[in-house]
Amino acid sequence: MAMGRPRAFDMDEALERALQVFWRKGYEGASLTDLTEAMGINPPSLYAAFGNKEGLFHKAVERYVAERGKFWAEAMNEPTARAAVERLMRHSADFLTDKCNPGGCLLVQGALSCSDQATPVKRALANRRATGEARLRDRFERAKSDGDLPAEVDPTDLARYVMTMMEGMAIQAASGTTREALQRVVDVTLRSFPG
Amino acid sequence: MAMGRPRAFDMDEALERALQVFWRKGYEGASLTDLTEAMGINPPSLYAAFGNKEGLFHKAVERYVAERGKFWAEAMNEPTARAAVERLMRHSADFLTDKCNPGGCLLVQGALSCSDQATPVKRALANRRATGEARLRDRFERAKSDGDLPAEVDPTDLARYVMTMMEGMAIQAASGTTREALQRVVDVTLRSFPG
DNA sequence: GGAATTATATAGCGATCAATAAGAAATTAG
DNA sequence: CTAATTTCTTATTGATCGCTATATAATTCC
Repeated sequence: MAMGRPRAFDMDEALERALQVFWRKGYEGASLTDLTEAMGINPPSLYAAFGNKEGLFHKAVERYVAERGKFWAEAMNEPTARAAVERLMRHSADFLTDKCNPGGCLLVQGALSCSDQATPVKRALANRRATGEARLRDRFERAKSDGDLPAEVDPTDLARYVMTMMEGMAIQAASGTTREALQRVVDVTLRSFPG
Repeated sequence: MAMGRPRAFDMDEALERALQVFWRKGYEGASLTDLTEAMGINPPSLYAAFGNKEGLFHKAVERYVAERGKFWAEAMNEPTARAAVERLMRHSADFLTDKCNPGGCLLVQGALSCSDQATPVKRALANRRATGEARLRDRFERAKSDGDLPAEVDPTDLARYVMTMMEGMAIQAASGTTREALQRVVDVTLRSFPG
């Protein structure tokens, strides 16, 4: 069978550039013109490769979680709950303020509030955040049976507390708070963390 | 001089309704159609009364801070830093999840990420949040001279920590976290707060 | 080479965006 | 009453939104 004209752009690189636009402007704040210009392609190529704007966004989020979220797994593998939280928050403080990236977190600022038609996107991001919270809760449950968290600790509440802190750090980073200042916020948090 | 035709709508009530639309959908997510329908007026009336969409938004934010932010002053007047933070966070947890309101905080989700042309709005909200952080810092400085905070505490860092927590709570509330769950996050925070 | 297939570039679609022009309606001043 | 002033309703404006129809270019199969 005939194979047709070969694609003239690198899909991975185009997706990475779209990801950065969404990261900076959010789902609705990023226009197709913004996206196609950053990706170096024309609209028909975008639609042929990624479906539509929402499909492109979901693929960008998937890439974001897969590539930028690796440190979550590393953190959860630390031997104790405290070490896991410390590694998670230290890396987050660096990551959220990394000058190579737009400030903040795509999962937080990608579609926090939006028009009615974008509510599915908003919900998808909220689900991604909830997944992170669930991973923390699971890790804390394991820590309790390991004995490195006191028996009176509620893993659900502690996970929500840590997640709330990290989401707040994303807001701070998006507002221009520096890496050093964010690390001092982590200091304050860890000073009181059990273990 | 001639007084002209009297205005047929209540400006305060119209502004309140616009505020609620912005709160739910954000600055860019709220269309003029959304706004005029909620306010019960036609576009020319909106523009005559409030200038333009951005002017309306700023007036809505001003109203939001003045009316919904009263509890900040009450909290800062508590006798100790710890009591101030407890009152601030307890009220915030209730406020952010109040079923009479859209979930979350207008100052956080009003324009967290946006198109280039809305960046002035984004910056204005970041400045409002920074003002809250500064009030906390000032209160903690006073607490240090009052002796109800240890001398080794850095008021700037502690204020940033509390503000980060509150911003995270706004994200949680916007994602559907309940009042009770948010109060348990406050429990965890207060368990470690000095005083 | 010729047919089939796929990606490209150009141009433009209908819908919606924020904002307004035009004129009728409602008030006060004299 | 008339004149002046202001707000109202109606109907658009030009720009931009996400998206696509069309035709051309580039490749493979036969």
